[in-house]
Amino acid sequence: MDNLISVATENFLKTVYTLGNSIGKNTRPGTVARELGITNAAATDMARKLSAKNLLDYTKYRELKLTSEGEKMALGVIRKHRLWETFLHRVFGLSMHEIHREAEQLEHFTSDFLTERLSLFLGHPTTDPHGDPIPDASGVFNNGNTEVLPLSQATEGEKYTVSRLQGSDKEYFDFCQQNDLKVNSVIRIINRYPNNRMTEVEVKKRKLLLHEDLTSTITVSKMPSSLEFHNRKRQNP
Amino acid sequence: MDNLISVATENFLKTVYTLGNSIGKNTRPGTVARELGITNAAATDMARKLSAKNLLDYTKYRELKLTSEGEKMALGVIRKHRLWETFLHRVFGLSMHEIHREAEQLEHFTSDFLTERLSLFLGHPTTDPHGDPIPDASGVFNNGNTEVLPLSQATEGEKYTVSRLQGSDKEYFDFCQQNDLKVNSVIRIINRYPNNRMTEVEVKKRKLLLHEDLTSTITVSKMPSSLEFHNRKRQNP
DNA sequence: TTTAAAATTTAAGCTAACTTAAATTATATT
DNA sequence: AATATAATTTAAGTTAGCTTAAATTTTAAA
Ligand SMILES: [Mn+2]
Ligand SMILES: [Mn+2]
Ligand SMILES: [Mn+2]
Ligand SMILES: [Mn+2]
Repeated sequence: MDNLISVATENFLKTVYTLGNSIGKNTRPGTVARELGITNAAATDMARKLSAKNLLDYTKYRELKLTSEGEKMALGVIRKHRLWETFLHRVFGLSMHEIHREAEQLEHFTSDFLTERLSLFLGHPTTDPHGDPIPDASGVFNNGNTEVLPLSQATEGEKYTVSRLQGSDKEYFDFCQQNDLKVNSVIRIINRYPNNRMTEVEVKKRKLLLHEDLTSTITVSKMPSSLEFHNRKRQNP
Repeated sequence: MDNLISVATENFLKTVYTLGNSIGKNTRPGTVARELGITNAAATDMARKLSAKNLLDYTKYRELKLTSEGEKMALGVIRKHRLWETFLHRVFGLSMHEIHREAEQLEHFTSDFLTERLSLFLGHPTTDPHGDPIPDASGVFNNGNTEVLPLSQATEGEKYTVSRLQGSDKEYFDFCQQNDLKVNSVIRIINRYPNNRMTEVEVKKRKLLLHEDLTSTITVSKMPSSLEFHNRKRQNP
């Protein structure tokens, strides 16, 4: 009865968690397999094994569902991943596209002890450089629960702040950087062209015409920073 | 033809390197096995495999000898290990006995890219907190070549500085800390009692009577810090 | 409702990294 | 030099985590 958890298992659980919490995606073995770069057969096999370990529920041909134990593990890995990303960006100055690659490895070899030192050192951050929320040590997200939505669904005329950038490659982050599309940037929706799946926005006095391929990767919230500012003023008159 | 290097391989090569550079130790499979906590059979098996990959030379019943490629790999792992130890101690404040455990894992999952960022951040240190030398990116040690020797072989009456503490557990480092036996501490040999394997030393005005079990783990050099100071003064008049 | 396409599962097999047990070789002692 | 002891190697077997290929089931289309 080997109770040690492997890299393959951690990545599998993490992927099931992430797919399960993404809109328009499913957690069937094939989807997990594609995500991890393994075959469907391997994913099915792993699903049976993890089911036997009570880390997920598996019924043939159905979607995979994490047990609470499995979810706790997934959140543990995600916590380590995002803390490392935050660290690598803030302390070593790695760029947005570099941090993921390194964190993808480090997340599996960081003890809980070290993880808490890391979190402490960083001042217990609640989001990573991509704007992804960081669960606390017990797996709870403590992010102000402002409503978020993809920029592709934002309303014409409204103002938002960028809360997450969900792309992954260098080109994506270079483009965002170049055009001031950063976490916490303020963005105003000028025009929407639903038929052409385009959105015209204003960022730092500049107008951009963005395709849904991009706007669907950018999460925004309805001016949470101004709300925050408002709250602070009230508490601290 | 899988050219990727595994954790097992890295640990094996590192162990062969370390044993080969320790006095009174050998690099036969059994010794490596004991060090790694695996069976002799597993070590022999690994020796054959690594020999096939040209990472070491293996002749039945003889000691293992790293090839230059194998040694380069071992030094790469050692570099990562010691840089992480330095980092964990200096930046996260982990104690002497905690850093090794964490570094033992991290050393295998740190890209060369990240390693150089780590080294840069630390100011390219040449020794870790235990006083162990850190090879540079091409596997070369750049430590002033002052002669070192175990405290157990130091000369009565002479003064030395501590250059390495080679123990590993909490008790060991707690004892050293408590008695000012730290890297760079100045130490004077008052008396040697070879028959009883004891050495009486003076550290910070305090006298200590130490058994060879301890003195053989402490490496000293003949006042390298004063020599260094001397050299600096000459160069910078 | 039947059928074709797509996805999933099962079956069989591989490799790395171990294990235990038996056989072999080296080494140390008389 | 013979022999007992210790170390090493070989042999056989296990497990995790994959693979490819075949069989099965689901789903979508006709
Ligand atoms: Mn990973
Ligand atoms: Mn992230
Ligand atoms: Mn290691
Ligand atoms: Mn060290």
